[in-house]
Amino acid sequence: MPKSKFDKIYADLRNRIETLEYEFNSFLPSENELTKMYSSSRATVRRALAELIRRGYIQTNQGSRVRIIYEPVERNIFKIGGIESFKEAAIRNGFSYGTKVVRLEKVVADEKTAERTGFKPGDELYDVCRIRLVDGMPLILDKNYFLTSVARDLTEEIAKSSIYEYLENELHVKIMTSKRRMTTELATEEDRRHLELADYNCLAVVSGRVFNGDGIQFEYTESRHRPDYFCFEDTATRKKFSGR
Amino acid sequence: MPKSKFDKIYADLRNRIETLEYEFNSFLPSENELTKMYSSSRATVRRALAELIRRGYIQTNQGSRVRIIYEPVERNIFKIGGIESFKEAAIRNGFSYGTKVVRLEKVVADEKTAERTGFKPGDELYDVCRIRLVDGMPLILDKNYFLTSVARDLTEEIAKSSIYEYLENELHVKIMTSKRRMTTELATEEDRRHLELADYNCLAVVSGRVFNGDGIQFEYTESRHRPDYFCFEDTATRKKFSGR
DNA sequence: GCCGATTTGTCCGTATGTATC
DNA sequence: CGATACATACGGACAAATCGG
Repeated sequence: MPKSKFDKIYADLRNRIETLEYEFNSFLPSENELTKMYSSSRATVRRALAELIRRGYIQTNQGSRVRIIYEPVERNIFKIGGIESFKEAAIRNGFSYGTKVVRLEKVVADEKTAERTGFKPGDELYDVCRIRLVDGMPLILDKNYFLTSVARDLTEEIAKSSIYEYLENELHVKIMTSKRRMTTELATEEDRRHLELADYNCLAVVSGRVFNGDGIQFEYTESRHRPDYFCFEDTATRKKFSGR
Repeated sequence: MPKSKFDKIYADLRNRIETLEYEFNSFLPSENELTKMYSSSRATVRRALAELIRRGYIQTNQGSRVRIIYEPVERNIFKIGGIESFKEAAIRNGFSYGTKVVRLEKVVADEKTAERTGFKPGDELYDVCRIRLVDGMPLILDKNYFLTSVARDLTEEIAKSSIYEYLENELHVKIMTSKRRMTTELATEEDRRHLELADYNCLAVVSGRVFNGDGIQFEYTESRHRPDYFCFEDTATRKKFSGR
């Protein structure tokens, strides 16, 4: 539920847009009208608008009014969003889900895995490999490495439900930032063994390095998706400032 | 070049971080110190910081200081960022580039292409198909549709250099928002004919719908990438407000 | 474990610039 | 040209989390 004021405004506007109360290609009330409607300052309204822009609901243009560019689409794909666990994503997309733990063991990072994962050689890690079932179908092969010093005492039981819930609620780890990278890679023997790839000889791979509040990378994650059930969405706006 | 004040602060801080003056896992000066350093208000500093967060340079945590989480990486991959043309992206990544125009013709959208592209049946479109060469290698098959009413008088000459430059500088089209979607798809006969796919039977596909300042979608674009040269990067932060 | 100082998060009101209509 | 609307910027206030003594 929305906590802060800007979040209430954001959630309310988003809701009105999604229910088509404000329809595609029409205009939102002006910022001044919105400040009155929500009895807030213009800065707060603008913050909510900024979030709607980032999510592709509206677009703004100095001098003209705020235009709605949201159109409803079917939600029949397993889209991925911010940092969230598989369980959270499955619930958000309205699917039944399950997890099969293939492997859970302690390893020490060698030179090669360190290079690939962002850890240092010698770091002690949990090596977790799981299969994600959506509506009974094995769609994702999840390979994770966690620093044992942060993700203490991982068990199969935890890996089967939700490691993130355990980290946040039990160990009080602050999960902050995730740098992700999406690629298309050739399927390995392991992929083929666990997923039903049909004609595809490739997978959609999302790999990421996750940082906690202390700025240490405590996880490397690699989600290997069956291509026909994978989709990543994004909204880009013409940059208003110096490029990256 | 930076125009606004917040942009100057953003560009300066980003530069200091990239040159490792502020190094990985150390802290930025506090917001109060930064307001003094840049003789600005806290709001302006915070806006610059927000952008640095979004780009994965720093992470913040209420109560503790702003931590740098940027680590330099090799730029040997053709990464894609915001809305930018192929030409802009190639220059940013420091590659030589070329374009071969395979097809440029007027078509009228039928039911099926309308469904796929987001246009309406009956819309008159330019159907453009180009091959993108990076360092001489054909890496991307670019298929674009433009509303002829917006992208008037397209020529092969323009398609060969930069359609975006033409739209912005000649036709003064405001390119605003792009809703993109990344998938992995089976290669078609056309893909195989134009790209050197080797073992891969799939491609990384980025498709997008692009809107101008008037809120009309004037372009549908589909970039079909050779998997071994494709990579999309992204930074996610734990959401502080209602999910999407 | 408590307390106070520091730091970031949220919010408000106002003023000025600039593009659009 | 004037009115409207969004963009940028400033300064102040209080809340909430963190950290060190």
